[in-house]
Amino acid sequence: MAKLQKSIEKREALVRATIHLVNNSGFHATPMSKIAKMANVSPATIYLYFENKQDLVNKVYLDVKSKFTEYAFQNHNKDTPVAEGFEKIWKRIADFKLKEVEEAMFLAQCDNTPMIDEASRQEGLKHLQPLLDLWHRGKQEGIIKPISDYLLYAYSINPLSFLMLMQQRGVFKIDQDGLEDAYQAAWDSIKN
Amino acid sequence: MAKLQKSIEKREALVRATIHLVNNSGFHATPMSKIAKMANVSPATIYLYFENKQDLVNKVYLDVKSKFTEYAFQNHNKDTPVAEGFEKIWKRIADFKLKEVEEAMFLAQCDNTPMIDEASRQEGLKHLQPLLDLWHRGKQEGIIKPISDYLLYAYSINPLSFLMLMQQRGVFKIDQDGLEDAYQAAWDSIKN
DNA sequence: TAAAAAAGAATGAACATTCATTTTTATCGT
DNA sequence: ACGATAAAAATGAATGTTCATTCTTTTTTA
Repeated sequence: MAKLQKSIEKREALVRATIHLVNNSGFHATPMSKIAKMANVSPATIYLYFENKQDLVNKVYLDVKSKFTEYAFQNHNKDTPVAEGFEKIWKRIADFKLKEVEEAMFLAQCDNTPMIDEASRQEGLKHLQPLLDLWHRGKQEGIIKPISDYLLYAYSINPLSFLMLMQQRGVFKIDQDGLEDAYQAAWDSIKN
Repeated sequence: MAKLQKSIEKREALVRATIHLVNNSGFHATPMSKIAKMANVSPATIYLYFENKQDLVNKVYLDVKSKFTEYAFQNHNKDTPVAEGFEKIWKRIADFKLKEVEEAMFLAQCDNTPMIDEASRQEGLKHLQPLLDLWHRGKQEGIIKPISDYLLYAYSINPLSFLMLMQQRGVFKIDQDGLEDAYQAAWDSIKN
């Protein structure tokens, strides 16, 4: 008898195919057969890795969210000064969205549609804890405005998503200066 | 013989049903039969008002986008000072998103998925012209930062969408103070 | 009374999932 | 080192359902 040893490459191929196809057609307009074809497996094989279509997309969402937050918080140190920590994280997030365009696009779609289970959505939120911690410290130290966490998030991080969406759609191109302006605007909007 | 005189109420019921169901299940997960049922018409009747499902959702999108911008720019005067015009429009947008929660949610979904035809998307963008005009004037007068229109949009208007999304999801509640803070953050991030 | 509007049932295609087989893999005795 | 073999992994085809759209008939309107 053999041990449970399903190919990790196949799973990754399935995840990549799902992201790509869902980005281009949406969840329900993407047949399992197409995902299978793009990942070079049989449709039936998907069901060895995931329970069903909903489970597939939930898992892909959590995978991508993890990858995103790991990237965003890489080298983040709980003890760095607030302003410095914020700048670092903000710029890591920008990097991620510029480099991993497909993943970022996928997250945006998941966060704005009823595509993902509520439970997985909640689970995904937890990954942002380090950023919340930073904000709380910033507020305690009086460095940033004493406002709701969601306001902080909305004004400092969320606009990035819109910028990247526009960039992806080819509406305009962001350069280093644009990025720096955007960072300044982010900081201006939340600093005390 | 009768003149082309299809019931305007039926069309409106269809539009409302589409918004509601798409918000709750997504475009492709919403059958025409369900839209028909909620609007109290036969499925076949939908095809008297719209060419097909895609045409239905495109038209609903443009209807809602128009309603949104009409509301946002109501009483807007080309000659009011930039700062005042911006504040008025910003607050009208906030009002709309608070009052017309379903419509706002629907627009967010349309803007973040491949649900809408590219042509309709472009068409929808045109409605924002008055806001662009205001910004151009603001830049000429040196009142607001000389940065990309999309950056302006991202930092001053777009975060609202996120706030409202959070509010819709019951994650937190926005009050008058929160709204005022949000407006200040918006203005801080773009003013010169 | 004739055209427009609406209806409900019928049609056919698309799709998620399952089923019956085949192929691959890892371990075993020799 | 080598088949042998049994479990795991993978497959392609089959199944049954769901749904957009069309067709034929009925109802409403002018």
